[in-house]
Amino acid sequence: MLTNSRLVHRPHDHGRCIDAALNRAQALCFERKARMTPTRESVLRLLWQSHQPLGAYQLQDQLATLLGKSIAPPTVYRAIEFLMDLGLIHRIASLNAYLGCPFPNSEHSNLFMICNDCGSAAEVTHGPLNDMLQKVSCKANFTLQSQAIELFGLCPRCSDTNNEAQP
Amino acid sequence: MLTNSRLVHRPHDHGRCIDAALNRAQALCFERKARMTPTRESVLRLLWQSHQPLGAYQLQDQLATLLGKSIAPPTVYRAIEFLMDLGLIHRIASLNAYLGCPFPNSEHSNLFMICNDCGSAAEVTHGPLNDMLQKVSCKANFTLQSQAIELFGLCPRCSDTNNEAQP
DNA sequence: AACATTATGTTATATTATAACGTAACATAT
DNA sequence: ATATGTTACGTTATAATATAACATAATGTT
Repeated sequence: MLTNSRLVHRPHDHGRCIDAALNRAQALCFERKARMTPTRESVLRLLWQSHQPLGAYQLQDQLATLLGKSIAPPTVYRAIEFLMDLGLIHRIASLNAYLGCPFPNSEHSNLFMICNDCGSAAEVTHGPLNDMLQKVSCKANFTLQSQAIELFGLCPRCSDTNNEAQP
Repeated sequence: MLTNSRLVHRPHDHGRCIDAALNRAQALCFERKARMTPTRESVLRLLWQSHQPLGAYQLQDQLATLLGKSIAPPTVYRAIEFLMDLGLIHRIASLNAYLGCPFPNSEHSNLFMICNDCGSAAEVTHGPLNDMLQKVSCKANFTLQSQAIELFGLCPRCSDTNNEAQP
C-alpha cells in the first residue's frame, strides 16, 4: 500500500516535503518539455504548504500575497490545469479543492482519506483495491477508465484525540 | 452485488421504475413522518425520468415547465436536501449532479459507474469492496465515516457500440 | 531579427449554491 | 374553530466556483 498517510498525520520536516515535491515537478517538466513558470511553481508550493486541500480562491488570495500583486481567477485555474495535466496535483471533487500529489510517477488509484475534523487529506494507492474495482466493473460490463474515490472520516491524529475525550 | 446496472443500461419499462421509486419514497416518508409535497415529488420524479444525473439548474428548468410557474434556486435546493436526507437521491460530486437512488433502504457504498459517452449512471453496492475500504482505512488508522466513489468509463451499451466500431 | 508558440493579463460572465427574511400551509391542542 | 407552533415555500440578493474571449507579453526557433 503506497500512501503518504504517516507524513500527513504526523509532525515531520515539512520543508523537505515541499522541496521534494518541487524537485519531482522540475524533473517531470524537463522530461515533458513543459515550463515550470514562477506562477505555476508558486501554486504548487502553496498546495504543498500544508497537507490540506485548498480551494481555487484560497489559492488566489495566497498567490496574490506571495507575488505581491493582484491575481485574477483565470491565472489560478490555468496553473491548476497545467499541474493537473502533469499529475502533480489532484482535484478533490467533494471539496472543490486541490492538493499536491505525493507520488506523481505512480499509477494513481486516486483514493483520498479526508479528515472531517482537521481537513487534512492523505492519498493512497492500493493494488488490491484497484484490482477489485476493475473486477466489479467487469462484472457489470463497465469499461473502467478513471475513478475518484474520496473517503471521509477521522485521520489517525483526530481519531486519537476523539477517543481520549471519551469517558 | 446489488446494482441497478442492468436496468440502467437496457431498455425496460421505465414507467415502472419511476412508480416503484415514488412508492418507496412515499413509504419512507410515512415511516419517518416526513411530508412528500408536490414540489419534492416532482423533483424526485424528474430525477427518475432518466438514469442520467441532473444538475440543479436543469432540475430548475424542468420543474418550472412541469409546474407551469417560475421556480427559484432555493426551492430546488431545498427539495434536493430533503430527498438526500432521506437517502432517496444522491449527489455525484464530480458532476455537480443528482440522481435517484435505486435502493434507498440498503446501506450505501455510494459507488457509481458513470458513462463518459451517454452520461448514464448506475449505482452499485458491493459488500467485499466495502470490506476492503474498511480494511484499508484501518490499516492507515483512519476512521471511515462516509465515502464517495465515482467510476468513469463506458457503460455496457456504449462499450459494445465502441467495440463494434473497431475494424 | 522575424516568426511561431506558449504563457499571462484583463474583462466579463457562466455555473453552482446559499443566506436572509417574509409568507403560506399544515398540524395539534385547547 | 381558532390560536399557536412548526414546517414548507416564495423572493431577493449574493456567495462561491469556474470559464470564455480577446489582448499583451515572454519564450523558443529559425
